[in-house]
Amino acid sequence: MEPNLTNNQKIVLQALEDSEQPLGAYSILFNIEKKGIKSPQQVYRALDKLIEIGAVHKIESLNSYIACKHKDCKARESTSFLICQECQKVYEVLESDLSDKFIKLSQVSNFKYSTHNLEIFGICELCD
Amino acid sequence: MEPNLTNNQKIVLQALEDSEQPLGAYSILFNIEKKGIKSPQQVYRALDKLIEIGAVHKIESLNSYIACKHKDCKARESTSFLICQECQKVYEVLESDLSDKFIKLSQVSNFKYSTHNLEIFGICELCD
DNA sequence: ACATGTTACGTTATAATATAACATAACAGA
DNA sequence: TCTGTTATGTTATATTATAACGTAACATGT
Repeated sequence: MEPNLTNNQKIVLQALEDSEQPLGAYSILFNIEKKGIKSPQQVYRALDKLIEIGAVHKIESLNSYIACKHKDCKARESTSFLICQECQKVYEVLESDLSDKFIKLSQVSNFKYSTHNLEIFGICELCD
Repeated sequence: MEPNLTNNQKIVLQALEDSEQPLGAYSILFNIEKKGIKSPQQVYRALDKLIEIGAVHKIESLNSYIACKHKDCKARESTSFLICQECQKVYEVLESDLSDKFIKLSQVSNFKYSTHNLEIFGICELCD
């Protein structure tokens, strides 16, 4: 499925998969120190790779990272999330026509769409 | 127009208005040191207030700030931007129906929309 | 087997972004 | 004048992210 991950990459990915909420890089580091990861660099390098292959996404406004729950996620650069302000859980939105909407929205300003980052905040079903 | 701004707030706002691109807090600080602003705190405090009143918006994925060009901007928490990857200029999108779209999008997941942050990257008219 | 390129790793240091904490000043309203 | 609130100045520190260096692991072509 995934390209072969290195040991460090697996460890970082696992830490994110084990978490209900997005984690900051230093939280990840703290969680996996017992597995031999000792420096921020190791975490950030793993994150870079995981993001590149779409296994992890960054939530910009939280400076945090989540494991993507979708097989073979297409989202490399463009991402859309629902973020619960109560429980902090993040739900990725895959609406395939979102990009289309943003392309059209961009065209109004003669702007050539490339990628986007959408973060919607609110209250999720479980917390409501 | 604006509520009365303090001196520091005016200085920070002016620095942002004078810039074509979004500025980081420390860029702002560097730019206004000659005006007596000496610490990050002073900048961040002014930014907090300016953001609160809608005179400044933060571009999350750039950790940068822009002066809002609109009179009496409604955008306090929800913002939408077109960001040119070539010239770094930022165009704020005011499409009033954007929130409506996101409300509907949220409802699909039984998610109660509160605010959003949309950052669209691409190439602007001038750079194309 | 060996040279080579590429990718990952480990480590130390540092940059860049943001906030905490504390003491003081300025000012409006009772 | 007292008091509460907001803004200020300042020092220190927390948090997030990269730079820079040397080494190791590994695949590939010869």
